[in-house]
Amino acid sequence: MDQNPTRSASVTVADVARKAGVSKATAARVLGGYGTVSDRVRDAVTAAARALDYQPNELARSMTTGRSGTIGVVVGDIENPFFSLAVRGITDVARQTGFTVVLINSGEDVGTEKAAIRTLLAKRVDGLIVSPAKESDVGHLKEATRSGRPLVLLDRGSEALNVDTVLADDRHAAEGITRRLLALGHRRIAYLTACDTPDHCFRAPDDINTGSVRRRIEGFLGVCREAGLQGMEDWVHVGAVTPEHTHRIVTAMLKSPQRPTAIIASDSVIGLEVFKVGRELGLTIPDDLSLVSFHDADWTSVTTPPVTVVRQPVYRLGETAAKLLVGRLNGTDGEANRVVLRTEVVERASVAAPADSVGASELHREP
Amino acid sequence: MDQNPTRSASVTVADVARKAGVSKATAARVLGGYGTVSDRVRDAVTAAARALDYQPNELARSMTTGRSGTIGVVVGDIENPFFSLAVRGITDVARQTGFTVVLINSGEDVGTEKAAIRTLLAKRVDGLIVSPAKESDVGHLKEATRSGRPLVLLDRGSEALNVDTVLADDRHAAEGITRRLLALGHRRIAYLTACDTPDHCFRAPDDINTGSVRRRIEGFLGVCREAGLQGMEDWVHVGAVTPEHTHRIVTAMLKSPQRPTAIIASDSVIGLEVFKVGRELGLTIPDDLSLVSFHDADWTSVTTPPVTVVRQPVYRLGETAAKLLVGRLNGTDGEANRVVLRTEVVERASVAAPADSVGASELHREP
DNA sequence: AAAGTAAAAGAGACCGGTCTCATATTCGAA
DNA sequence: TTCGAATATGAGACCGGTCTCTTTTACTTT
Repeated sequence: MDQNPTRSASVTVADVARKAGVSKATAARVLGGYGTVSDRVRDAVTAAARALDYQPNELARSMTTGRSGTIGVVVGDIENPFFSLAVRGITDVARQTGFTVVLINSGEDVGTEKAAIRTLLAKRVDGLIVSPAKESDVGHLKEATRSGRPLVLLDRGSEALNVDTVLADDRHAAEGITRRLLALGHRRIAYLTACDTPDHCFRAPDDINTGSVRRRIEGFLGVCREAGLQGMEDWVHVGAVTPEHTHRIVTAMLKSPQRPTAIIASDSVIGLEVFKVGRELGLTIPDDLSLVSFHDADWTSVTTPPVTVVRQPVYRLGETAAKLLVGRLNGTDGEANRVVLRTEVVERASVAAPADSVGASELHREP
Repeated sequence: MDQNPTRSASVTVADVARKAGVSKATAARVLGGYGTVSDRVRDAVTAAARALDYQPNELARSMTTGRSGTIGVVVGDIENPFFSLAVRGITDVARQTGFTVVLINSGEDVGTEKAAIRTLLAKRVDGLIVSPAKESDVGHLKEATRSGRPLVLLDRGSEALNVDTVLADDRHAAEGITRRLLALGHRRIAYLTACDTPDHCFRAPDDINTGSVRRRIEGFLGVCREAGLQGMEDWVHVGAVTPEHTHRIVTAMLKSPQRPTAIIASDSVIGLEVFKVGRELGLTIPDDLSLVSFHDADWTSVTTPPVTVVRQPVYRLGETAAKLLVGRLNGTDGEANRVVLRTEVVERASVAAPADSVGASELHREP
C-alpha cells in the first residue's frame, strides 16, 4: 500500500485540483478555507488532498497575504534565566494565538542586534519583541517600526521610541532596597552590573545604556543622596559581563581596605558569583557582607543563608509583551502603551546590619 | 531631506531596476549577488537600491530557491536551564552559519510536538532539531525526514529513527552514581523523574518514553540487580512534572517509615525541590539523606552542602546537534551519526554513608 | 415558465524574488 | 579587419499560494 513513497517534490494545490477534477482556484478555496464551495466539491478536494498527502506551503501563502505568522524576538542571552523565563512567556502566548517565534540572541551587542533586526525584517516577521542592548542606539529599531511592523520593547524602554513597552519598576525596587540597607546602617554599598562602559568606569547614570539598569542605579544614587551620602557613584561597578569578570571585580572589591558592607547584584548570575566569592574569602553573609540580588532565581531560596532578592514578574513581562504585540497585529491601534509591572522585595536572610554599624549610625545622625 | 517617508509598500527589485534604468533581471543579479554584471551597472543598481532603501524579501527568495535559511527547534521547555543552555549552543552555531532559529516548546506533550513539526514543515524550515517527548511515538518525525528535510535528535534518541543523534552517556552516569551510593551502604535509593506514566506508577523501564531518562533508570536498576538488590523498581518515582508535584512526592517519600536514604534527581529542577523538602522536614544532607542530581545547574555549587551532580556537556549537546544539522544542509550525506558525549560526576558534599549503614552492609552480605 | 438573484466554479493576474534562455555587446586572436 | 568566444543584459517563465473578476449553475419568485 505504501509502494508510492512521497516524492521530494511537494504536492501543490494544482496537483490536488487536477486529481479532484476541479480548477486550481476552487481547490485553493477548500484548502485555504476561504470563499464559498459546494459540499460535494469540498469533499472531493479534501479526499484528493489526503490521498496525495498535500502539505500547504506557508511561505507561498505568506507571499501573497503579506503575513508570515511569525514574531521575531531579540534578547540578550537565552541562557540567562531571566530571558529564558521571559521567552517562555512570549512563546506561550504566541502558540495560543497561532504565531511562531523566531529567536535571536544579541549577546547584548548592538551590532549583532542590528543584524538580527535586519534578518528578521527580511524574513518578514509580522512583529518584533526586542530587549534593546542600548537605549541610546535605536536607529535600527525606529527603522523597523517605520517599515510598518509593530515593535514591543521588553524590560528596557527608550524615550526615543514611541512604542509599546513592558518594564518592571526597577527604580522603585532599587530605592526600596537601598533605603533598607541605609536604615540598617550600611554606608559602603556597592552596586554591580554587567553593563559596561567604554573605559569600564562608572561616572554617571547616563553612562549606562541599558534602561532597566540605569533606572536602578538612578534609584540607588538618588536615595543615597537623599540620605546625605555623596559620591556613591564610586561604588557603582560595571563590566561584570561574565562570571569570570564578576569574580575578579568582586574579589578586588572585597579585598580592598575600604570594602563594601553590602552589595547589590544587578542580576542573579552576578548575585551567584558574589555569593561564591564571599564564601571563598571566608566572609559570612550577612554578618560580614549583606547581599541583595535582582531576579528571584530558583537557587536564591536554597542557599545558606537564603538571599534577599527583588522579585520581578519575569514570565508576565514576556507574556504581556507578547499580548501587546498580538493586539497590534490584530489591528489595535492608538497610543503606545507603557506597562510597568510591580516588583517585590523578598526578604530572606542575606541582609543584616553591618559589623561597624556604630560608625554608620553616627553618620546617619550627621545631617 | 527626510520629507519622503518610506511608503509601507515595500521596494522591490523591479522598482530598483526602473530607477537604475536596467532590466529586472540585471538588478536582481546585483541585489542577489549572483550571475555576472559589469561594474558600471553594479554601481548604478547599488546606488538606486540605497536611494530607495531597498530591503530584500527573504520570503520571496525562499519561494524560488526552496531554502528558507531557518532551522526549527523543538524542545520540552525553554525555561528549563538544561534546554535554555542547549538552545544557546544551537543558536550560536546557527548565527555563525547564517541560519536563523524558529523555537517551539512542546511542553513534553506529543500532541503539541506533532503540531509543532507540522507548523515548522509548513513554514519550510530547512532542517529540524528535536528533543522528542516520546521515543515510542515518532511517526511525525519519520514523516518529517521523509519530506527530505534533515532531522537531528537532541538528548533523546529513537531506535525507530535512523537519523543523526546527540546524546549524553546517561546510562553510564547513572551506573556510576548508583555504584557509589551502594558502596557507601545505601540500599533504599529513590530515583525521581518528571517523566510520567498513564497511571503514575513505574513498573519497568519500558514504561518510560523519554530515552535519556529510560537509559538512566536502566543503568540504575542494572547496577542494583548486579549488587543483588531485587525489586528496586519500587523505588523509581515518576510524575515530578512541576515543583508542586515534586514537593508532594518527595514529602510523602521522606515521611514514610521506609524512607529512602538517598535520592537521585533526574534534573536540576527536581534536585532543587528535593533539597527544599529535605530542609523543610528538618533532614540534614548528607547525614540523613544523600542527594545526587543530574545537570550541573549553577546553584548546585553554592548550597550548604553543595550538591553532587552529573555534569552533562549541555551547551555542546546543542552545539553538536546544530553542527551536524548544518553539515547535512550543506550536502553531507552518509550514515546517521550517533554522537554520545561523556558526562562527569562532580563530587561535592551531598553524599555520605547512610545513618543505618550497619543494617545496610548486612544486607550486602546476604547473597 | 421566464426572469432575477444568489451561489459555485473557473481563468488568470499577482506577490517578489530566481533562473533559463535568447540577444547584444565586448574583446582577443587570426 | 573580421570572426568567434566570452561576457553582459534583457525578456519572461516560474515557485505555490491568494484573490479578483467573469462565467456558469442553481434556486427563488411571480
